[in-house]
Amino acid sequence: MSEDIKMLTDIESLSGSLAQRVYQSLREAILAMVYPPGSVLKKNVICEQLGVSRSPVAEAIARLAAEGLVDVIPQSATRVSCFSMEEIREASFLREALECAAVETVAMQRSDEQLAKLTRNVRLQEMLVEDRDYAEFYKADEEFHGLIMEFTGFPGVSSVAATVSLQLKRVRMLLLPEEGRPAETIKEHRAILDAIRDQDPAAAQAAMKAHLRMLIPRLLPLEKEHAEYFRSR
Amino acid sequence: MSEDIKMLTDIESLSGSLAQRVYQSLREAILAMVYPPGSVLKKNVICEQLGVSRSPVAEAIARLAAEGLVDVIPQSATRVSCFSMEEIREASFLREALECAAVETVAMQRSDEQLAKLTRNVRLQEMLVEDRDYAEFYKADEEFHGLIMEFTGFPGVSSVAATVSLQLKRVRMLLLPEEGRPAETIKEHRAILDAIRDQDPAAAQAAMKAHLRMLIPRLLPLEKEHAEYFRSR
DNA sequence: AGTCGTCAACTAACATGTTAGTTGGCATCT
DNA sequence: AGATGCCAACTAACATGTTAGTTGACGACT
Repeated sequence: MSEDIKMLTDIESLSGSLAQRVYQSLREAILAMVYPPGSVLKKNVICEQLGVSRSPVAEAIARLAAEGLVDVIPQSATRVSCFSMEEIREASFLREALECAAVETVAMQRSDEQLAKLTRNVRLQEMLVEDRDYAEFYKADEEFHGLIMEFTGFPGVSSVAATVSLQLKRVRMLLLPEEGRPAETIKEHRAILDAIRDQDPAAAQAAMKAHLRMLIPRLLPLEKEHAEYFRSR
Repeated sequence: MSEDIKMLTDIESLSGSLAQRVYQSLREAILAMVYPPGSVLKKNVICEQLGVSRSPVAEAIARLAAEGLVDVIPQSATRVSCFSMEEIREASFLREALECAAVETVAMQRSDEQLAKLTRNVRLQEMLVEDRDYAEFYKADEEFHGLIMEFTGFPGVSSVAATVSLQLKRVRMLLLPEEGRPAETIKEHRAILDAIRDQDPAAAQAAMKAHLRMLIPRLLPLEKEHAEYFRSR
């Protein structure tokens, strides 16, 4: 008997309302491919696995559906949404729009302290790659982008970008860190950083655009390598 | 006795799940200032007004909260969110980022048919202003922006923009159409259209940016004129 | 054998009952 | 009179019971 134990992070370790915790737990599981694209989510199973009733999971699933992570088939089932190259392109477009606007703004109005934080972050990235600690590098990478958006002064930019980039974040899990790519990534980050240092908005935007556009080409092969995760049409 | 009859659009006239219809009804009421900012939403009242139980309204309110239209105070109350100039600036930033990216893309890759549709729309705007039909003009204005985003080929751009612009849409209701402004608006739309016709992405983006930045200055006086709708801090 | 209609089992969606946390008012104490 | 603690009423949040729509499998009919 394959007991098929899908591991959900225990909601005890999270804060906020029950529904909020269930949402975080499910979201994490989906992003980590614990529930692969196409797999069905059963409310009852989740209820007893987390030890809660159907109300909070219903709310959590509603939020996930609103964000496009799951597809709810009315009166029938709810399954983790499959990838589609179109959605990925769209998410990429949205992300580019937001992050380019952010970096343009930051390049214009940055403070010295903000520049220092970004510089420190890039140095950290370099150290982590030297140490081959790719997991931590990934986190530092995300933090770099997060810092830039935070420095616009608009806290919502970061969260909106995170929401529209969810699909990207998920599909990115399929990419193993190719040897050499982190070094390239850091170079691109440095180019962005330099433009921010020089307070050159146009250069910053161009550097960010070039950086973000590196992703799609690396994603393209996945459609055939992992066809099972992609929507058939 | 002030019976305080808040009119909600009847959910019978809408389609989709019950929760979806309740959401649309509430959303419309909030945007139309039927529920002014700061007013409290009572689940029981809404339930009996719409003739539904608490489940669908709970889901609807959860969505409204996620979009920032209402603030839920845990275990206590849920009230329509007040305006804050910071949030308005943020929404404006996000909208600018998305619409500028969209118009840039469309200027690069437009089809002749798309150009024709946009041209027709601007002509319609001109006719409507001549006829002083400002309500229809408002709709045509929104359609103009919607068309541009639609023409990117990414259907989600329009809906994401609509979501992040919700606060803008609501606060805009306080603006009476000043005499002369529609004519200016059309000039700006024409400038955008011309750049799209000429397939000049940079000009298109610049024209869009100039156009969108007309809004904030007109909104600034509202913070004192309608202080009751704004968050005190 | 293949197709179509029927039906039982399962699911999301909805309704309703229950719990627990917050709030405002009143009485009490200083 | 003013501050403080207590209590009742109200609310969102959670749990659970009920409904209705979908699906897939089985059997009857061609």
